[in-house]
Amino acid sequence: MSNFHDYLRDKALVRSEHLEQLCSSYLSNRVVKKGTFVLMKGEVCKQTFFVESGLLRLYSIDSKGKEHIIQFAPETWFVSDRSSIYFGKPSEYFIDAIEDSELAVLDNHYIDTAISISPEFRTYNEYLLQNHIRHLHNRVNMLIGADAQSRYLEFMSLYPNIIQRVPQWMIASYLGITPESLSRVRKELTENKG
Amino acid sequence: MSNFHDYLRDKALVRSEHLEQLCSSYLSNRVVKKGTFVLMKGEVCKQTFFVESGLLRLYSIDSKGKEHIIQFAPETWFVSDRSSIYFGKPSEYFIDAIEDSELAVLDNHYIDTAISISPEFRTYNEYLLQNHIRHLHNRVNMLIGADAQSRYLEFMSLYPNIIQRVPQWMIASYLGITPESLSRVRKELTENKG
DNA sequence: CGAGGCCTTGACCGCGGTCAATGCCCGTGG
DNA sequence: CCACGGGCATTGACCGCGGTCAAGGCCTCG
Repeated sequence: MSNFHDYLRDKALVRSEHLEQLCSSYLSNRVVKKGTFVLMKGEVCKQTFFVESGLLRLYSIDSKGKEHIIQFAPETWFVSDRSSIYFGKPSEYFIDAIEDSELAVLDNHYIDTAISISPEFRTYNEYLLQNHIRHLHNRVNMLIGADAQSRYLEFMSLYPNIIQRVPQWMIASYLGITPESLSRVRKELTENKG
Repeated sequence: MSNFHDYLRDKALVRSEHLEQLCSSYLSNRVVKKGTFVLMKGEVCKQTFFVESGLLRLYSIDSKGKEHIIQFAPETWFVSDRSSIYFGKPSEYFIDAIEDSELAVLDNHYIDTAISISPEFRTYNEYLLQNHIRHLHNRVNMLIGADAQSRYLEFMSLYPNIIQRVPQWMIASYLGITPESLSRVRKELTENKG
C-alpha cells in the first residue's frame, strides 16, 4: 500500500512545502472492489487514478464484442484515458479493478494546480507522458513484428509480477492472441526446458 | 512548401512578437534528397524535423532484417525519436526521406527556449504530445484487433493523400502485413465494387 | 535496350483462430 | 460435508488468413 503523497515525497518528485498546498479537494481516495468500473466507454474521462494498492486494467471492446487489454496498472502506476481527458471526447475504453484496490483519484484540476505550483511535478508529469509514448512504441513494434511466443516472453520479462496476478486469458488479450494460443505457447516453452 | 515560422504564425501557434525571438541558431533549414538519412539507429536523436515539403518516414529494422514503418511525415508534420531525445538513449529507429524534402531542423535547445518564451508554443507542444499518444493508441487497437483489409481501409480513410505518394510495400510495412497480402486485399476490394 | 524496382498472381504451408470436449479448482448452498 | 456449477486452463480437430517462395509483367531510368 503506497499513499500517493508519500510516494511523491519518497521519490522526491515534489518538495514537501509544495505537498501541503496539494491537499486540496481535488484529490480524493477511493476503495473499489474487484470488478468495479471507474471509467466506462462513452463517458468523458475526468480523473486520473493512482493505484495505491491492487490492480486495474484499461481495455476496449471491439465491434465483435472482444476485449482488448491496453494496459495493466499495478501499485504506483497511473491509469486514465489521456485522450479523453485532453480532447474532452467520450472515451473508447473501460477501466475496472481486477483486484480489490485503493486509489488516489486526481481531478484534472488537481494536476493543473500541481503543475503550476511545483516545477518538480511538472517535470514528473512530462516524464510520465514521454514514458507513455516510449511504452506505446514498444507495443506497436511488438505487435507488428513478433509472433505469439516472443510476445509472451517479452511480457514475462517486462512484467514478471503481473503474470502471477492475472488470469491467463487477460494476458492473452493484452498480447493480442487467444487464450488457447497462449496455452499452447506455454506448453511448448515448458516442454523445451525440462 | 510551408515555412516553419509561417506555419506557426498562420495557425496562431505563436505570437509574432515571440516569433522574432525564435530566429536563433538553433533553428536551421535543410534540403535532403530522396533516400537521405536524417537519423540512424544507434545515434542519439538531437533534433526534431518539421517537414516543409516532401515526405519522411520513421522505421525500425527487426532481428530478421525486416523494415517496420512506424510513421509517415508529410508536409507540416513533425518527426523525431522522442524517446531517444528525452531519455538520451541511442535510437532504435531510422528516419529517411521518401521524397526530396525541405526540412526545418529544431534543436532541442530551440524547443526549450520556445517553450519558455511562448506560452502558446508550450500549449502547442503539449498538444503534439497528446496527439501522438492518441495516434499510438489507435495504432495499437488496430494491430490488436483488425485484419488486413480493415487496416488498409482505415489507413485509406486516415491518409488518402499518402497512399498516392508512397510505394505499396511501404504501406504494407506500416500496416504490419506483406506487400503480397496488400495486393490481394486491393484486388478483392476492386472486385467487390465494380 | 537492358536492368532493376515494384506490383501481381499462383501454389503451398504454417501459425494462430475457432469450436468443442474435458478436467480442475473453488465457492456456494443444500 | 458433499454436490453442484461456473470460471479458467488445457487439449484436439479443423480451417482460414496471411506469410513465403517463385514466376511473370510492367514501368522507369540509365
